[in-house]
Amino acid sequence: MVTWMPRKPSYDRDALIDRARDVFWRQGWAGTSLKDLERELKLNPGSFYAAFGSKDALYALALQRYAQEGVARLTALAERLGAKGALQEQPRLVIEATGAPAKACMLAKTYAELQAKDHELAGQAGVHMAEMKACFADLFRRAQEAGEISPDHDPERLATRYQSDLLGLRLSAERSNVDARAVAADIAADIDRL
Amino acid sequence: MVTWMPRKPSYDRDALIDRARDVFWRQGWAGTSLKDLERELKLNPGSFYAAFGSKDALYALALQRYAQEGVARLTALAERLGAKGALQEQPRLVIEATGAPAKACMLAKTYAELQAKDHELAGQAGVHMAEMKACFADLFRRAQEAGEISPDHDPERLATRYQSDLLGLRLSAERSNVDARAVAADIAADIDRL
DNA sequence: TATATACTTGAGCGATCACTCAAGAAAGCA
DNA sequence: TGCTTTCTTGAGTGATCGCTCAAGTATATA
Repeated sequence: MVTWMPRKPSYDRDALIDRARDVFWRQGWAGTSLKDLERELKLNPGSFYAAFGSKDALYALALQRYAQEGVARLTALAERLGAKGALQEQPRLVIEATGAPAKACMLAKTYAELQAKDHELAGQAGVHMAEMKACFADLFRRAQEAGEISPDHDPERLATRYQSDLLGLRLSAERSNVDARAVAADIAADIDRL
Repeated sequence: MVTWMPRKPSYDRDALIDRARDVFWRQGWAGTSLKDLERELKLNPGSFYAAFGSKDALYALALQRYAQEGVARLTALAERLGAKGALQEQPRLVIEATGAPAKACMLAKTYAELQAKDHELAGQAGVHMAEMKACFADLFRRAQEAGEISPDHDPERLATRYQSDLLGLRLSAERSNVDARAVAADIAADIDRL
């Protein structure tokens, strides 16, 4: 048996997923056409479908990438600042990430856009959001164990409210004429009162 | 001069705008096709364009209707419960409105979907959101004047945070597996601490 | 009843949608 | 160098998009 390796793709599949995530994040699912992706990824239709199979398949990869990096960033933040510090810093970080294609959460945007259609991608976005919420709950739990916040509150409920606040903050941050930094500061201050 | 009035439309234009608002609210702008509207409004293409001019024009009317009714409901609530009572009841109301086509705010969904395209409808949604924020600020101001909450906080800042919280709440309420009523209760409880 | 006017109908417009596939180009192994 | 395999190219698929318009129908006035 002979193993042929006659040609490698000229593109970096991983980098393409990153770029696709940015386009989808900014423009949404219906708002992003194959033409947009071909232009942004510099891929002809044939190569695109050879690499990813379909627009939805690539969107799923982009969602997964987005969620993975979100968890990783939060975890790294907690290692640097501790559980409470991370929870307080996160609001500031998400609205000031200058390189990001949008302020609003891609998972939330996906869910809001596609849930009414019962689209599979909405379900996947929901799963990723639940993962994020579990991260938040874990941080609240660790902050309690570290004595940084009172043990009187249910970490799950704190996480639910915190995630809701972040979603609102990030949506608000999309608008001009809204002082998102004030909102972020207020959310962080709320944690001091726990 | 003779005035002819040979025939009236067979439809109730006002009711059609309501129905269109519900479809757009649920499915979004790109997610709603002319076919959807024709089926839902029972209008053939010709009648549709004679009545509304374009999909975007009808969407603008639907947005306007949505915002008007939102302000009216909040105003009525304040007359019944007072300023502070209205602010505390509103979170509960918006997530438990059983007849509504969606929990999330139509203005926010519109803004999130269309802002990246610099679509005019996103601008209009932003204007309506600013109007809503002004309502909130007014209620906070009146609650302060009535001695229901402390005068120490800036009503504008309170309104900004409150609107952000409501956006997050209503987005969260779209998801199953999220206890939106707990979040609504927490938001209402926050107002008691002012 | 005859007429003028507006509303209703639905086939069909060009553009764009996600996607396919046959042909040509490129690269590793003999 | 020649062969095999994969990648790249881009014209083209049927379906659907928002929208138009000519023809037909209904109705209030004269």
